[in-house]
Amino acid sequence: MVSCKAEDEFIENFGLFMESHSIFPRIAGRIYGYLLICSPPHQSAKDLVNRLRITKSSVSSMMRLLLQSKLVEEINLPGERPRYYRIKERGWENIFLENLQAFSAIRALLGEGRSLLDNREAEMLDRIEELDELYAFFEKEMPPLIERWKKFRKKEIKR
Amino acid sequence: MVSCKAEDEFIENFGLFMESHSIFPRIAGRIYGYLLICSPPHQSAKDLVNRLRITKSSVSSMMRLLLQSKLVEEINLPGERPRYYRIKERGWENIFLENLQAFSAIRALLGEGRSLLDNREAEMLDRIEELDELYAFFEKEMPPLIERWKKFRKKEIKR
DNA sequence: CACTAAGTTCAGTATATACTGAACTAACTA
DNA sequence: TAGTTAGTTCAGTATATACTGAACTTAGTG
Repeated sequence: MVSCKAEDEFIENFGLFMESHSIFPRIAGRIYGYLLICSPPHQSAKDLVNRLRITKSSVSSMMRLLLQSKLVEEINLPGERPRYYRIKERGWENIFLENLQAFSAIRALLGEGRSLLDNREAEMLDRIEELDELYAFFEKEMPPLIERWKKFRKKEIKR
Repeated sequence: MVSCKAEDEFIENFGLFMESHSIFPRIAGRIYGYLLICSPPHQSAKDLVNRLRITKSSVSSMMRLLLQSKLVEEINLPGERPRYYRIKERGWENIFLENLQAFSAIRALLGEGRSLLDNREAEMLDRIEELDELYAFFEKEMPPLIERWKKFRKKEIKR
């Protein structure tokens, strides 16, 4: 339950970052930030309550978010009753991958819009096709990018 | 001011998509969706009020958002008083590019966190370095990706 | 100038969400 | 079994934001 100013600042900034990018509520961001730097890397709900000065109901609901999005995982320590929480490996990586689905979703939508403009002069189509091409490009480029990432990651692990 | 069911549906779905991905409020999304498929491609505030059944104050405030984010632009037609609005070229492309700044922001933050863990065993650093590497990878890969996009776009224009 | 249309601002309403505190349930321990 | 700890749920509060309607400002037109 030791706290220090630099840590507090990091935790707070992390929470603010997550909130301002509307990724997660502030408290969820603070929990995640703390789990990135705490020792040991696993902490109980009670630890979080004490360290972050938040209520246990906040921990409960925010932790549900973090667990659902698979950024944090639960562990049990033998002989200890409380659950512990820690950063889950590859959390963000997996979220990135899942988000690629949004590309196909918006392209499907744009296809609907495109069909409303059938039999129009080409100029009428430009605005919607420009957007569709952007997403088509990403759909094409993302899989190889991911492959490069996987190689990159393996190299880093060996290091 | 002609409206049809398929159009309405597209407009509504576009608004819902924008809202659910918390990109823009629903009405801003509906305006943008309509501007993607309307003819002519430019519409006045009054047109939008009539077509989309929203108030002119909504148009005013949501249009401010769309103009600020440079997804929509104003034009004036000679001899006509009202301003017209239309989809701005490269709008999303530019937003993507600007968002790359977030990568450096979070890496700076992670650097702060990393320094809090100095003089710890390597295992303690894994969780934060894994995340930093993900962003480092994107920072490295994004510029060439953008270059490929620029080439791709030019090819499409020639087509 | 008076009149009309274009456009903004602002107060008010509705709605969603973050967070808390307290009550509750579930599970272990003496 | 009683007592303690872990954890969830839920009602209530605070806050932010979307959207509206009405009042206002600005600019053109007879």
